[in-house]
Amino acid sequence: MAISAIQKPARPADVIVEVDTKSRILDAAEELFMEHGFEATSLRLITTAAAVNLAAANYHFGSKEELFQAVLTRRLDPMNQDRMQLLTSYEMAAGNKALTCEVIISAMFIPALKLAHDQSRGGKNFLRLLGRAYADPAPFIREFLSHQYAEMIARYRAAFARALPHLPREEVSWRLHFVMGALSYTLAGTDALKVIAQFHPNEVNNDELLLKRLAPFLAAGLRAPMANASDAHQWFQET
Amino acid sequence: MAISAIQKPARPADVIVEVDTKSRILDAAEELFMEHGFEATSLRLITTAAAVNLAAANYHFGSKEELFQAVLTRRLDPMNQDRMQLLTSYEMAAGNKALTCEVIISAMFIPALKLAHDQSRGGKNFLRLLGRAYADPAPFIREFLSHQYAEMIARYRAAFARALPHLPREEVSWRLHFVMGALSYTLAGTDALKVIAQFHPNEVNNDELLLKRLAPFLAAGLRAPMANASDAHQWFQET
DNA sequence: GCTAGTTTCAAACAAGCGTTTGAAAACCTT
DNA sequence: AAGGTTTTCAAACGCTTGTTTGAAACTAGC
Repeated sequence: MAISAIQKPARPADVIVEVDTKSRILDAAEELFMEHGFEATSLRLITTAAAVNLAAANYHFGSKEELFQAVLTRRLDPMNQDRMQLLTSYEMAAGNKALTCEVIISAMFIPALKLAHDQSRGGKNFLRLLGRAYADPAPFIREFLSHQYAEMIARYRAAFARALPHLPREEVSWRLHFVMGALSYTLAGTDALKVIAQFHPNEVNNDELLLKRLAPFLAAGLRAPMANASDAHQWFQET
Repeated sequence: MAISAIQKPARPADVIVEVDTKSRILDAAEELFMEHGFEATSLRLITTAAAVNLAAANYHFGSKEELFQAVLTRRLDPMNQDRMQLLTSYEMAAGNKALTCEVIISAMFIPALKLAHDQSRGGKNFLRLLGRAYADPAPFIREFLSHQYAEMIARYRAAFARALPHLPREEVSWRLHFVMGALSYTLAGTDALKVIAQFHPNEVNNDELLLKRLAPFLAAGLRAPMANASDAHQWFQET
């Protein structure tokens, strides 16, 4: 007990942690951007929720757009670094053999799940915000995300291409696209379509169980045989 | 020639169709909502693009929210009716046998593709708008969509449950959720993540080819075996 | 040709927006 | 304790937002 207390990083008092203004703004912005989206969330709403002065947002972050990017970077950077490290360690362990789709997918999911369960790093709220950001049409968000993800996407595309050597490179790119789509949509947790699944109350926020269902679905999709000409006819020519 | 002209609904002149104010607003709103999202699109932007007076939007539609719903309903209602009719006709043709996943998926896709190719009904623009609307956090959008989709979702869930009798009902609900996610994400065509696939120029806007790739992916995912306890261990317990 | 009803229009409304300002307060170093 | 730097604060700036208004223009029906 005493030892574990010593091991903790030094913190003056264990009663109430008075975080600094910058963090307070980031925390409030994360929650409100998640809830209402970028455009519909005003700086006044954020600074009021954070109990700081309105001008503090511009003072610490410059602009609303830069604040939004700061909110994303704070969580996204470490998570994507985790993903790359995990993928690297899997590849090292496999030697010169190709990884299976399951292992690659787990390298995408495990860091996301770690984040989801780490309340000190935003927890589930941030994953929902991220899912929303994927679909936001604002150019600065799109550019930021594509830049932030470019390196990671390339790594995963290469890994899937090795795992699925029989597929054309282009088909691999498409399937990676579908995987990211299902993932971000699921993480966003769009309550609007809650009608789809009649969730068990205890499961509705259980991301672990959710991804446990999503992973086999995606792995099977990735391994699916390619559609040939006759399949294409089957899909789209009938009325 | 003369006969087919007579068969057409009466239209005074075939030169330029001066659509009425209401349609002009709907068309402009569809395009701009698609491009910038709901919050970031002002009524002034819409009415200027439509070359109508600002007050016309409120006069004809009441409010900005009602205009947005009108934009969605105009396309969504017929498309979802098409989907239901197609599913019904498939079920009648199959008698008391369960439909395959492929056929059910085609009942979802074909009406969407028809819409995508019908420029007079908004074409691809509307599908992108719809994909965006799925991810929009605005409560009135979520409620509108879940209401608009409730009946259709129930039909599809039942069909998939018959096609996949070995799966628990809950698992079917989840997989339908994943299918809708990948579909809406794909239809939304988030250019931000264009890095994922290096598209061939001629294919980038070819929705038919796109869905031809997506359908086998989803069908395989739907048929995937369920993850068991040891799989779960494999996915998430390793570090 | 007049009247009743519908549709357009320019102008204005109050409210909210992101951002800036300059002074006061707090903090830290010497 | 003084001086310089960083942070907070209330107030205001200019601008845009969705919506309303009341008069003008138009479109039928008798």
